[in-house]
Amino acid sequence: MINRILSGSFLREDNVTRHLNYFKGRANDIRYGFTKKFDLYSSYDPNNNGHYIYTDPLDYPIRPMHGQFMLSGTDYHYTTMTCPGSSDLDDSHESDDSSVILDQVDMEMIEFYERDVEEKYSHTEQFQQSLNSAPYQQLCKPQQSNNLPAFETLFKGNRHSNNVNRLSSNHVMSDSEDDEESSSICRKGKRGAKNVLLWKFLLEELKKGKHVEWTDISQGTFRFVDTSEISRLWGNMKRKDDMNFEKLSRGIRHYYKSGFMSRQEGTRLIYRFNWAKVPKKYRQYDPKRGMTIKHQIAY
DNA sequence: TACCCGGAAGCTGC
DNA sequence: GGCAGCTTCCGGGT
Repeated sequence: MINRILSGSFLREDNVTRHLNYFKGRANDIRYGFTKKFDLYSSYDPNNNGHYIYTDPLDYPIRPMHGQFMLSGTDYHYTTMTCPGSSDLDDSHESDDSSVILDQVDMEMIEFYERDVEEKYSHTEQFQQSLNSAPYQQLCKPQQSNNLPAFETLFKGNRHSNNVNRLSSNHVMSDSEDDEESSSICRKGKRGAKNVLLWKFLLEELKKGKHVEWTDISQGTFRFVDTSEISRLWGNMKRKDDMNFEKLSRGIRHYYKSGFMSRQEGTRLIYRFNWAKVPKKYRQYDPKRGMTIKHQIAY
């Protein structure tokens, strides 16, 4: 299933307006014959029969590539069109890398996936070679003729910046714009911990529901399914090899004082987010409306 | 054994 | 140097 979660538009150098979508989902990769999870950016030319040109940030550091997304009935299919650096590279690949702007940029998610890729592949020869490859360097090169930020800038230079030009009036709220109910622990957030915060990590993992899962999302209660695995992942994010659940849970207990989180009495491994204190943009449940917030916008 | 608790000190980056 | 947000250690408890 593929969901568009962000969208925007931009004007290319040749004055063609492109619409941009940020997709997240799964797709069958015909190159390898398996279904892969992905996050990708696609530019969409509405006059081009629903064809999508995309760059996959997950693959980007390893295999800079472009592909084609096609709409067929209610399903999306994608095939690789060209892969810069590969032997079958031709001149037809179309790069929008130099002019990608989103009205909403989920840098945190991109950073998370980038880190994931780096952890998995950074030690490999292939990864190092791809970073030094001419095609990759070419892709990373800012294009002087374009006033818009380069793809590379978007992904590596502006991670924590709010200075990305936005072409839409819709924008992601900064922490300072969050509602006044949000606790100071959230509003202050950018010191000391590279903005890699435990509660954000937990909310991301709760979306996946693998090692930690909601027991009652309306109450904000969740349960640790696999304490050692969630601790290992948290340790990876913080680059702490000896992270364990004892330390992770101590981090959670620090949230007790502010009321941001608590533990469900009489239970083990069940904790609770206080939704009223979670910044709006991170909420997965709206306590005022009494409804679960869908982060994906069905296309 | 695994989880839970909170004080205290240390570390890190802004 | 001050501060936030942890991390690490600890002694104790369930």
